[in-house]
Amino acid sequence: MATQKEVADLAGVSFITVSRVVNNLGNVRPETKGKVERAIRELNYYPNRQAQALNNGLTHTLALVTPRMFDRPLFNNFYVMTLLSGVEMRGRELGWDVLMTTDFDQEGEFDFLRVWHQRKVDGLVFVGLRRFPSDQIREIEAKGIPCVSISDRIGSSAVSWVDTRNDEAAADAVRRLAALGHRHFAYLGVDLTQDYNPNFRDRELAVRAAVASLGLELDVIATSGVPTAGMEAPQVYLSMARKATAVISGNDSVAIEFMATTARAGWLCPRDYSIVGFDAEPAGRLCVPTLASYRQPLLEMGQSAVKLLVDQTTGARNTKITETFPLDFVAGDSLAPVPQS
Amino acid sequence: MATQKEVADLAGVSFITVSRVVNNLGNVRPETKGKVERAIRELNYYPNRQAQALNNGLTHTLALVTPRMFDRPLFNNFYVMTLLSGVEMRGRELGWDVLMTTDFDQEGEFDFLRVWHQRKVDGLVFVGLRRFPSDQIREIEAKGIPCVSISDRIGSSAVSWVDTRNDEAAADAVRRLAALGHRHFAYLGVDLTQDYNPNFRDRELAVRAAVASLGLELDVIATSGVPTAGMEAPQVYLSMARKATAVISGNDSVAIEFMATTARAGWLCPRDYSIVGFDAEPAGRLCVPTLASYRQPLLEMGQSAVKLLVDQTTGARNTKITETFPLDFVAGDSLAPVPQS
DNA sequence: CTGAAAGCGCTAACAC
DNA sequence: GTGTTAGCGCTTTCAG
Repeated sequence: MATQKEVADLAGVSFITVSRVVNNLGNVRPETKGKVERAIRELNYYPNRQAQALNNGLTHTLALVTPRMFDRPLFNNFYVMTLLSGVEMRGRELGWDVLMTTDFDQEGEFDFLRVWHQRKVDGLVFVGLRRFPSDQIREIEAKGIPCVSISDRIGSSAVSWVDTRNDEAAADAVRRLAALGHRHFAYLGVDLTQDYNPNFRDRELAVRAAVASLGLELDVIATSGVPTAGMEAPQVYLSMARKATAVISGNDSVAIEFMATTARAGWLCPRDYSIVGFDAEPAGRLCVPTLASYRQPLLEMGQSAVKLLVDQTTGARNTKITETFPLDFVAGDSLAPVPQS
Repeated sequence: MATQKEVADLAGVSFITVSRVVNNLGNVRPETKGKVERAIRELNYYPNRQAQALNNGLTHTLALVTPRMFDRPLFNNFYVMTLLSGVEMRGRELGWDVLMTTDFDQEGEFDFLRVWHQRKVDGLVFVGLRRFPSDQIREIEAKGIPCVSISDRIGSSAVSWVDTRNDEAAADAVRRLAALGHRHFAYLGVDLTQDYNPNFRDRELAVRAAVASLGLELDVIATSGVPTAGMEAPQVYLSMARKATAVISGNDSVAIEFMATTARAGWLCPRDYSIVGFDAEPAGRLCVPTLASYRQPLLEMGQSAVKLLVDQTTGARNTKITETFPLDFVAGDSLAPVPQS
C-alpha cells in the first residue's frame, strides 16, 4: 500500500507534485512528471479513493437499488440483471463502480438512502418495480440526492427517469393479434391495487384501451396478489368455458409458465390460442413454440441512467431529464391465426 | 450532511463523545448518551464511512468479481445471480455492502484488484469460471489481499474457496441413467483445452470415469470453443448415425437448447433419449418435458464465501478454509428407461 | 513550476 | 467520564 508520500520520496519531490501528476493538473515539468510516473509504477501506487473522497466528496461509486421480494434480493431476474449489465458497462466507461443494494433492509425498512448518507456512493439508480414511498422522495428533494429512476416515472422534479413506451407495444400486440382474426383477448397481469409495478400497469391499461377501441372482448387475469378463488392464472383461464384465443402476458416468465401449464392440460399454443409476452427473455426463444415478445432495450436503459446520474453529480446538468425508449417486436411461433372452430 | 462536530455542538459535548456513542465504546454516562442520541436523530446524522475507513482501514465493502465475456458482464446468468443473492444477503446481515465488478476491464486487462488497491473494498469474492492468472495469485499472496473463490479450487494457500462436489453428482447421473438401461452416453461440455471452467471440467472428468468404470460407451461433444466441423452440439449429435440414448449436459442452458433443437428435428426427449443437466435453472422446470438436473446450493455458497471473507478481514481466522457442498438431484420427465428399438 | 500549511470527518492514544 | 492532540491520505488554498 504505497502512499503519495512514499512515491514523492522515491521520486525526490514533494507529495503535492505527485498529486498533480496523478490528477493531471498540468503545472509540472515533463521530466519531473516522468520521475513521478516511474516511481508510481515502481511502487504500484494507487490513489486512496477514501482519502480523495474525504476532500472532494466524490466516491465515483453509484448504488443500483433493486427490489427485495419474498425476503430476498430479486437479482435472479433477467430484467434486473440486464439493467445491471448496462449500468456496469457505462459505469466502467466513466470510471464509476457499482454498489448493489436492495430497497428494503433485512428488517423490511426502506433504507436504501443509507449508502448515500454514509457517503459510500455519490448517487442512486433505482429499478422502480415498486411504489416509491413519498417520504424518501421528499428527502431526496430536500437534500438534493442525485437519483435516476428506471421504469417508474417519478413525479418529483428532482428525479430524472428513463422508461420504455410500453403503451405503444401493448397496443401493437392487440393490433397484431386482431389482424390475425382474434376477437377474444385475455391479459395476464398482477393485481394492480396490491402490487404496484409500472411496467405491468402501463401494459394492462394500454391493452384495455386498445381492445376496447376495437370493440373486442377482454378477460383480465391477475397472477399475483390474491388470485381468483385461490387459483393461479393458468387455472383460472383453463376453467373458463369460453377461452380467449389471444393471450397477452405482462411478461415472459408468466407467459412461459402459462404455456407449460396449459400444455400439460392438453390446451396447446398455437393450435388453441396465441400468446405474446414482454421483455424477450432468452428462455422464450427456447420454448416450443418460441414465444413472441416485445424487447425493451434494457442495456441501453441502464447505460442511459448512469449517464444521467453522472451528469447530475458532476454538475454537467441539473435539470430533470426524462427519456423513453421504444420496444422491439420479437417474432415467435406462439402467434398464429385464430383457430377455426 | 451532519458531521460529528455538529452533533456534538447540539448535544453540548465534545465530538469524541459522539464517536464513543456511535461506536458503543461504553465510558459514557447514560444521560450524556441520551443527549447525543437525541442530537443524532434530530440531525439525521450518519457516520461518514470514508472518514472512518481512512482511520481503521475498513470499508465494510466487498467486491464480487464475476466473469466478463463477449465484451460484456456475465451478470445475466442464473448461476452468477443466485450467488450474488447469497452474497448480498449475508453481507447485509454482517453490515457489509457489495460492489459488483468484473474480472476484465473494458480493454481486456485483468484488473479486478483495482478496487482493492483503491481501498474501495476490504476483500474480494471471486466467481471462478475462468482460469485465474498466476500473476494475480502472487500479488494476492504477497500483499495479503483477502480473497475467497467460489467454484475454482485455487491452489494458493492464501485463498480460501467453497465449491460443490460435482464429481459425486456426475457419477450419480451416470449411475441413474445406467439403472434405466442406458448403455450409450453423450456428454455436452465445452472444449476444456480452450475454455477453462471448473464446473464443466469436474463434471466431464467424472462422467468419463463413471462411464468407463461401467464399461459403457461415451461421446463427448464440445459446445463452445471450436465446435466440430463448425456445428453446434445438437447438430453434431443429430448427425451421428448411432445416437447416445443418455445425454448428460454440462449445465441446464445447454440442455434446454439441446432439447429444443432436437425437438425441431423430430428427435424427442424422453421418447428417443433421456437427458440430465446441472444447476437446476428455473427454465428447466418449465420445459416440456421438465428437465432433470442437479442443484447446487448457490445461495448457501454465496453466503458461506462472505462469511469466510469477513472472518479473514477481521482477523477472526487467518488460515485457508475449504468447503464443499453436495448437489441435490432434481427429478424431471426428461429421464426415462432406454427406448426399445 | 513547486512547496508549505490547513483541513476533509473520523478514531486512537493519551491526558485530566 | 470526558476532552485534547495527533494523524489516516489526500486536495485545496496560498506562497515562493
